[in-house]
Amino acid sequence: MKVSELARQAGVTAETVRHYTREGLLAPSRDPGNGYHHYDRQDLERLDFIQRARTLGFSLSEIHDILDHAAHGDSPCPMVRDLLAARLPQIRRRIRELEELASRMEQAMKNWEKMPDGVPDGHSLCRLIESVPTPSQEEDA
Amino acid sequence: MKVSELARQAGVTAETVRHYTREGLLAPSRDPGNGYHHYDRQDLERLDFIQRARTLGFSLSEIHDILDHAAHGDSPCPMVRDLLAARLPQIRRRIRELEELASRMEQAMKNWEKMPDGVPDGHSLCRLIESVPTPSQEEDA
DNA sequence: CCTTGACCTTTGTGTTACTCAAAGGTTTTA
DNA sequence: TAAAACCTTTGAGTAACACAAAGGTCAAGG
Repeated sequence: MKVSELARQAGVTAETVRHYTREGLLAPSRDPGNGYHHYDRQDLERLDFIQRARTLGFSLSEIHDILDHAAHGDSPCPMVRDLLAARLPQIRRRIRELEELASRMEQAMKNWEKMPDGVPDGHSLCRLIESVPTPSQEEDA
Repeated sequence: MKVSELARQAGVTAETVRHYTREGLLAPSRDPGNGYHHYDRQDLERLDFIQRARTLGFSLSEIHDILDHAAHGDSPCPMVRDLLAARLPQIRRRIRELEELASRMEQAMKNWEKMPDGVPDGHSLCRLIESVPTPSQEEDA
């Protein structure tokens, strides 16, 4: 099948398929006549695999490594497990950061209500923002 | 003061100060003799403001708009409030996505334990990943 | 006075995973 | 047979810096 057909079957855009192909994650054969890429069922499986790995938070370069590893006949599973174990705490931290961000935003919105509705007074750009602590002010929080 | 001094006082890197200056968020004067940037206390306040706005999730280009708005004598607060109100649900959604990601990862790690420790069999790249649903398979989940 | 180290400048590159546009060849279909 | 639909490669754009290079400047010590 050609790019668009593979893309359709995998539920991605044709551009994404081309991107993965450029990056060497997919290695389709070529039609000698016109240079078109030809993908087979293995490529579809591979693309599905990539999609799954992406939903687990793997980067394309990590997926590349995993795929290479498997191509050498080695089980990539230990590598995958280590990568997951390393990434998980990062995700958790990111979640906490975003939760703090959300609550800062909500706090700022709440403060807004009881503010003198800032016509700028030459000192204050926007009290809504100025009422938020600076990152360096938060170090001890 | 010069770049590094401003950076130190604001708790950012000199590169960040240079970046903001290039982007027009800071407009220091120049030493006519050597072309060095000269920042004053207003620039420090401005930089603090930028930092605060960043912790609220504003992009540099949004901050640019806010600053321009204030420079024209208009209160940027209504704009800020609207931007916050628009961004908050996005943050919330992102948090949910990351939580789902984390739980997919944990599920995958848990599955790992009871798996035949995948030496690849020609069909399976890594059961750890293949046991995860494809995004298109999740649409109805 | 001069050297050395610390700073400054600009410019260009790399990061991530695509997306979009352009220019041009091919295939399908009406 | 001509238009519509696809295909190709190349190059630029995205966000917010980090980093390196090449070269000018400044402060302090010998």
